[in-house]
Amino acid sequence: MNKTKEKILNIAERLFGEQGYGATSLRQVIAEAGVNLAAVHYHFGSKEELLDAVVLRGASPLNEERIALLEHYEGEAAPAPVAVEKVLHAIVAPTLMKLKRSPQFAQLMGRLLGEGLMPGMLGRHFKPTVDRFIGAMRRSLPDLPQEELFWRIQFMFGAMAQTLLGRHLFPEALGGPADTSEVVDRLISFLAAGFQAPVPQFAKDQEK
Amino acid sequence: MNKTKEKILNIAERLFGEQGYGATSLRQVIAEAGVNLAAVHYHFGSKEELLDAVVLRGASPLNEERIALLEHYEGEAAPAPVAVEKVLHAIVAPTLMKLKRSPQFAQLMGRLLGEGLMPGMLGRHFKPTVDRFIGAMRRSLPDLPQEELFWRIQFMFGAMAQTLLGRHLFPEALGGPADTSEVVDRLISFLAAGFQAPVPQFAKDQEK
DNA sequence: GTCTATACTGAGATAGAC
DNA sequence: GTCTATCTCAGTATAGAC
Repeated sequence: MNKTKEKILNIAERLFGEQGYGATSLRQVIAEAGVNLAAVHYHFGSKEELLDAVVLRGASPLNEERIALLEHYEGEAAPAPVAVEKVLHAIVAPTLMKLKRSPQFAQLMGRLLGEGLMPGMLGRHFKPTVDRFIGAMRRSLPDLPQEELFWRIQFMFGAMAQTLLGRHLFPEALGGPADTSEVVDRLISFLAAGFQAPVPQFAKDQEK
Repeated sequence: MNKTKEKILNIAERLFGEQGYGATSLRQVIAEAGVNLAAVHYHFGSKEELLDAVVLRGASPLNEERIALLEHYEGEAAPAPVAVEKVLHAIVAPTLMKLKRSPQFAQLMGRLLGEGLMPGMLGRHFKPTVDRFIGAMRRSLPDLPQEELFWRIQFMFGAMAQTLLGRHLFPEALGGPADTSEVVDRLISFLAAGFQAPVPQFAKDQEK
């Protein structure tokens, strides 16, 4: 790939993740990358499309990993459905492991959910994977009403996003540099119970 | 209160919530409010301090409501600890009810939480309430290790933030204009199970 | 004490020379 | 492909009118 383009992508990924998309200026990016401002617009078109390129580059391997893991679990369990915990592991573990290998990108993903930029991003880069995951979850929890399942998945994304952002809410209480695999276990335990929680009565009624 | 100041606060609350803080310009605010640009800086000092004022105005009654509800449940249960579901209700219900009365402010809070809470916002406007809530939760779940409790609270804030942002992730699947009290029930059922989930083995070991 | 007018710096974007 | 110059609009600061 083009050298200039790649340098821009690398610096942008880091700065967007560290400071947030809105708080990072293109001029900051080009200064650190040592390229010209117009080069950004030549290669990417706009600041938002640059973000899109950053997300695409990071999301592709992540999504492949998630699908591969899910298929592994499906093969293991077939013809029975995969256990809820394993479905959760297939989506949560690769995501949080990114925190280790590329903390900037992981943080960026956490931020995007909050900055309201995710809806479009989700559609462009994560939809097929998310749909695949929803299907697996539906087979694992056949009695859970459709709508309730979607709500719970939204709750899950929220919890994941918050986790990707780090220990920012309670920096003192969650002191140690928490081993990632431990956080994965904590999150999965929490989510698995949530997904298997009793369905509120009205939600059962709504189901036909 | 001053008429100009109030108009700025109202418009800013709406625009920050609808478009996000970063995507909203002060010039847009003053245009809709029909005031001069410098009036913003006279009354608030800066764009960030304006946001702070907006959050303060909305957070105060919200926090009072949460504390009152929690104390009501505590009085009801005393001397026993409050049930987990009720503690959750005391913090979740007033927050989501804001979606009805002031959707813009609720959306704004969702964004801020997801974004990392604009460093300091949590400390300045929500810390006493959150501490109060953590104490109640600790009494309700005396066997849950400290660190695990904090992680779960962080997961909870993530799920809440995502809920405050609305149905943006699955606009088609979560179609209907969902009655707020129903969403509260869904969220509490999910969270209550999560808080009472088994603690991962290593986390038990860490506890002395 | 309140507000208006205006100027300053830095942002993202674009056209056109090389 | 790359860079200079320039445009518009952002947040901010201040002087001075009421």
